[in-house]
Amino acid sequence: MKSYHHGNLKEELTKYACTICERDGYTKLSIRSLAKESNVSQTAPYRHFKTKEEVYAAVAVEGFNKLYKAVFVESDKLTLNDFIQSCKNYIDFGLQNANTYDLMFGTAVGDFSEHPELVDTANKTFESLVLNLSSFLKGKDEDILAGKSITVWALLHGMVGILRKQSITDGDVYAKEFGPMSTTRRISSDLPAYLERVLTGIIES
Amino acid sequence: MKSYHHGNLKEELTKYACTICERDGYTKLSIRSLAKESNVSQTAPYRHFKTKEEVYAAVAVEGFNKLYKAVFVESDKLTLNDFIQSCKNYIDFGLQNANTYDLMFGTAVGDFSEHPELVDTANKTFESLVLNLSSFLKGKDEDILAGKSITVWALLHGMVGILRKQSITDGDVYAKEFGPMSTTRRISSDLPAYLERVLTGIIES
DNA sequence: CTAAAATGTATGCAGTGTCAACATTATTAA
DNA sequence: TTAATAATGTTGACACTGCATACATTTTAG
Repeated sequence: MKSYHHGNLKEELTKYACTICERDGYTKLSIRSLAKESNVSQTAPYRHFKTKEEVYAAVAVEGFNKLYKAVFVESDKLTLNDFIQSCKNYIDFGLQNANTYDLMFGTAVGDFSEHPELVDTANKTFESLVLNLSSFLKGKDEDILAGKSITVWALLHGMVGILRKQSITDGDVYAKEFGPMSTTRRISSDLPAYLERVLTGIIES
Repeated sequence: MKSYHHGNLKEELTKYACTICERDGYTKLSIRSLAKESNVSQTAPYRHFKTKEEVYAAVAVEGFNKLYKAVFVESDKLTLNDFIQSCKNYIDFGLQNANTYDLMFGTAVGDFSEHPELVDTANKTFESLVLNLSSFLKGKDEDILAGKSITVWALLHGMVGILRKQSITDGDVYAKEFGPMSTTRRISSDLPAYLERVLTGIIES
């Protein structure tokens, strides 16, 4: 005896959308399969999402929330190790949720500003990173803090992209020059050490 | 009087695919529209591309070639300014070809290793960056050079992603703390200066 | 010159996003 | 309480998609 109204459809659709986007990549997601999974008619999702892009935006919001939790550090006086751990968590998130990360930062959602909740959660994540960094740079100029925040984030964001496409940095020529074990593999085998080197370089420069 | 065989179909399809992928994003590309544009039957493209992903791979190859040209510097003894210019060219490419860049580094092409030509062109691009950097680090250890190459690339790659999503770093809270003109906007208004600061920091650390 | 390989077409299937018209239920105002 | 309205669901349709199969034509190689 199922009722006409689902009662919880939007959350259920979002949840399943997250699963599919991560497992198969967002291009494989179909609104119809979403509907089928919730035992609901093919157009029912349109009562909750105007377009498919809005579904993507919802998935991206979940992603940013998860990333925020991974990056956030409670303490006011966090240690360097805390900070490095936070950065490592960022990269781990990107690697372990590769398809979702792609959805969050790629062109799937064309314009964030059309999805206010997405802007908010994304901002929150970045601000968390800024706050972490500012713990180490108390005396410094705000401009410097701001610039370094960008630099750190760019570095983390870039590392995610590169570590995911190791084949690019594992080329034959490169291997011949630097030996069989690629740099990226060495880096990812001891990410904290690499991060400590690079991040302290940025902080102290 | 059109002949049965097109004679040049693969290149024409690739060319148009590049145009569409960049203009509308790769999700908007359809093999049928590709065929229509070349005045050829709907399934003709399948004689040249086994799947749609192979079309994406072909577009990505063109993208990496273009990026390579933008990054490559001839001289053996390049100046710091040359290097900075090369890095700026990288970022500019990413910003001016945002959709193509997303195709190249996102999950559109799942596994590069299934597309050997793609691996080659991508490698070539990265190696060009390594060679540029090695000009400044002649005496240094190869491990250090390798690590710093990754760091530089990660930074550039990350900057592309971040500058494209300025809304993330332009949040209200952030603006309140650092003033109305966002850091990303200040950075992009004088990218060479920013790059000089950060890159010399990495080189000399 | 002929057989095979390359390249093209026609047709069809199962799936897609999204719209319009209609049905049912929940909510709110009188 | 009841009647109007908003929210949420269904049906059906349209134009489009990737791609498989079977067949046609042309080029190329032996």
